[in-house]
Amino acid sequence: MADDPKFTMLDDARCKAIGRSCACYNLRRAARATTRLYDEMLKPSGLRATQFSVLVAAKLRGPVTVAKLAELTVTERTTLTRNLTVLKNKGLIRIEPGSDRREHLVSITEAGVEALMAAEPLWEKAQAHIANGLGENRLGGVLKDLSEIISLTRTT
Amino acid sequence: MADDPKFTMLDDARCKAIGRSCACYNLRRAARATTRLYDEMLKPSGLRATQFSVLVAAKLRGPVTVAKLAELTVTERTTLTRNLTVLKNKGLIRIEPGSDRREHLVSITEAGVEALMAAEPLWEKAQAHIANGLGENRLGGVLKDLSEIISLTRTT
DNA sequence: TCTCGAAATATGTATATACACTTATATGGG
DNA sequence: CCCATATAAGTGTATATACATATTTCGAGA
Repeated sequence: MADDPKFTMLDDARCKAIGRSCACYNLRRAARATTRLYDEMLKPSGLRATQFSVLVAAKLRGPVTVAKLAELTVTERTTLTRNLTVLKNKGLIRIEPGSDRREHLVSITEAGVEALMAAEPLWEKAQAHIANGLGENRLGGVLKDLSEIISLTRTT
Repeated sequence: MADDPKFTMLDDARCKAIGRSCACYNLRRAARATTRLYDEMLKPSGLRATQFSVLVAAKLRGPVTVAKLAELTVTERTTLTRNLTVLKNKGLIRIEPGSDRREHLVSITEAGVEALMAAEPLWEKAQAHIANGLGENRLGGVLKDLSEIISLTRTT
């Protein structure tokens, strides 16, 4: 019975292995650190990283229904609704009823395009930091773990 | 002037390139999808994915100060405070004053260990789904983009 | 001893996320 | 035409995240 795996299931070595290998934890950790970097660098534009992404999608696909935009960005529809409310209050997107009046069509406004143009060079800088590993200190050394994540999350 | 990159900065091709390559967007998207999968599979244990991760860290490192635990998990200290409040209200962790009474020491409770033991096989299943690509449908096809993420976020 | 600055943590506010449920609208069958 | 059902979106509630600020406690001089 001393060798029954149940008795070692949660010893320190097992907990360490879980912490190191968990795809969800590693992804969330990397996303937190990366978002902090992008948010800080995007600050002069007044946009958060998430808002920048939604605006890009809205510019590309709009006018588009909320459900379609949620599907395209792999976001819960109700989450996108809240995110869109923030952007609408900032005047960066417009939400209008469609010909089917159940549908609400999302499109970017002129102010939204201007915000994107202001943010684009800042985004370039943040992206370059990541690509060049310059953000490593700020990212708390999480980047080196990403190769492990990818090995766990690869489909092929 | 027609060739000035400023005039093509935000055309559709540029927006598409931004959306495809943005490390922050791709990481957040993958984290959202992965978290939904883990949360659903962990549901019988009563733990969310984030709570599971914090509990594992608390079991490994506790008793530990809030600041130290935040550093270990690359979480904002104030974020961890809120997350710990939830776990404390569930009775899964204990928070006690240290000898330096500014410090609050976090440790896992007996109930916390039991929750972890209940969650562990469920976590195994979620992890296996990711590792085997079985979660691909649920993940909305985001996994195939992770190799691009890793190429952007690799430090070496 | 008495401050004053530093350190550890919590709180105020805002955004992001998602499940369960509700509301509004369209549509097909009677 | 009316209703049952399906579809699109919003709302209630809870957790997760983080910046700015406040609170509590410690410790090092004057």
